[in-house]
Amino acid sequence: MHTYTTSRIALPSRSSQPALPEAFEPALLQPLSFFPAGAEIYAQGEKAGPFYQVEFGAVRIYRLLADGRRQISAFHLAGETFGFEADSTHHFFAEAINATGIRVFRFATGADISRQLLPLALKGLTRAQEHLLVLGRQNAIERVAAFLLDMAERQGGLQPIELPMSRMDIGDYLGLTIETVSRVFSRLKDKGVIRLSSLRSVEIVKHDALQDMSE
Amino acid sequence: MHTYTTSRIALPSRSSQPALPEAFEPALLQPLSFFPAGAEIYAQGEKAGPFYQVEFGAVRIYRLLADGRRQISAFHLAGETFGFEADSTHHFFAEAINATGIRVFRFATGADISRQLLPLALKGLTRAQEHLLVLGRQNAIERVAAFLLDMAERQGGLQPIELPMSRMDIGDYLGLTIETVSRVFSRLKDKGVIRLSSLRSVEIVKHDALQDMSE
DNA sequence: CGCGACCTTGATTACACTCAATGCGCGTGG
DNA sequence: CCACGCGCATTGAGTGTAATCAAGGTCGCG
Repeated sequence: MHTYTTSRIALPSRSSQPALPEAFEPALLQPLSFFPAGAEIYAQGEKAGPFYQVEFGAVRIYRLLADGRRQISAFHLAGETFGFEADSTHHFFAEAINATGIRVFRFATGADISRQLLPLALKGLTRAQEHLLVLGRQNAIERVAAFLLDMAERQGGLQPIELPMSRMDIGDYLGLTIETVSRVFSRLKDKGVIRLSSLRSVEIVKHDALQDMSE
Repeated sequence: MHTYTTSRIALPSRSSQPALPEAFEPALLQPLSFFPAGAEIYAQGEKAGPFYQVEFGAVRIYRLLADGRRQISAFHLAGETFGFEADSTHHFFAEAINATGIRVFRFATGADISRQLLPLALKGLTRAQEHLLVLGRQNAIERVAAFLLDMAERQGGLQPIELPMSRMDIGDYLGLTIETVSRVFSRLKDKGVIRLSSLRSVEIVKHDALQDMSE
């Protein structure tokens, strides 16, 4: 991992998320850290403390079972914030999916940042609970449809949608195998609902059809 | 729904959760509200604002798909708090499972309660993300085992465990059908892992076996 | 005591998983 | 610039777990 000490750089971000605070007060000076593909940002069991904002690239948050089964609970794209925990320990792993730039915010002991963190925590809670519905009650097509629509929305509806993650990541996020994800992509392509300009680049042709499928 | 205006009553709660604040400051006077079994506490789409603490009884938080499929994202037992939202709208339904007493906290506009709410929101976030692993990557036996261990822990390890909810509620929480839940209970009973003193009262005989199954 | 809601059990089906082989795309090195 | 190799993705065949459909059984309450 290589750490820049610049305090501000041009943002390659194409995120259209509602603007997040560019800095948190009272935050200590935040270096920009660079993580190559696959690099660990933090591990389950590690001490938590700072939190993190994606400048460019993408991050996966996940948990493992003893036998290696993996559940990705969230992806974080440019502009999004993660890493806050209920107690002082990380309950999940965080890894860079691709080359990723991350701003790390640390706080003076005693600083009260709850006012800034609460909306982010509540947003994450709502997202997680909505994802429970997908995993608990939707079939493979519905899951993939919901995922594509979510990615589209988080990229501001810009076409095509860029998927920074592999089919395996998508499977581990949706509770499906890589093969099932692939088959659903193929079916959606055959039906003319989506078009794949490349493996990681999806164009939604029939938005309404996808919406219907997602419920 | 019937509302008492007593500001303090004896608590039938048997929860051994870490003590939650008995009152939030600066909260307005909180009446105790009584909800009979099945009563709606709030609905998806309703305006949010106050939040809620279970005094006795149990609550289910859920979401519906258009065709009626239901996912329960959380149960809340005595002592637990729920109802806070990312924006001013409820994204879920909340219903009393049984006869339930709930304290409703409302706040003066402008009051900053983020310091008190943040730990609760973060706890909920961790719980939801852990449940994602169960729904995404565990089979029926593992799901039921994890559920029973969770209920046991939240009741302080007291035996037997009281299940305030129906098999259907359990199924909708675990992403299973009522039949599958029933079959798994039967299998666990036949194996001598649990004992059912009644339908809603479970004794964990082989705690270790259950723990092994839950992962 | 009888009814109705809830639960259990059985038989069959279906959807996604597993195992296996092939295909594609990209980076590297000749 | 092309060929090779490797990682990732697709496609196919067969299997298995949980869903569905259906029939009883049990519990609790009026």
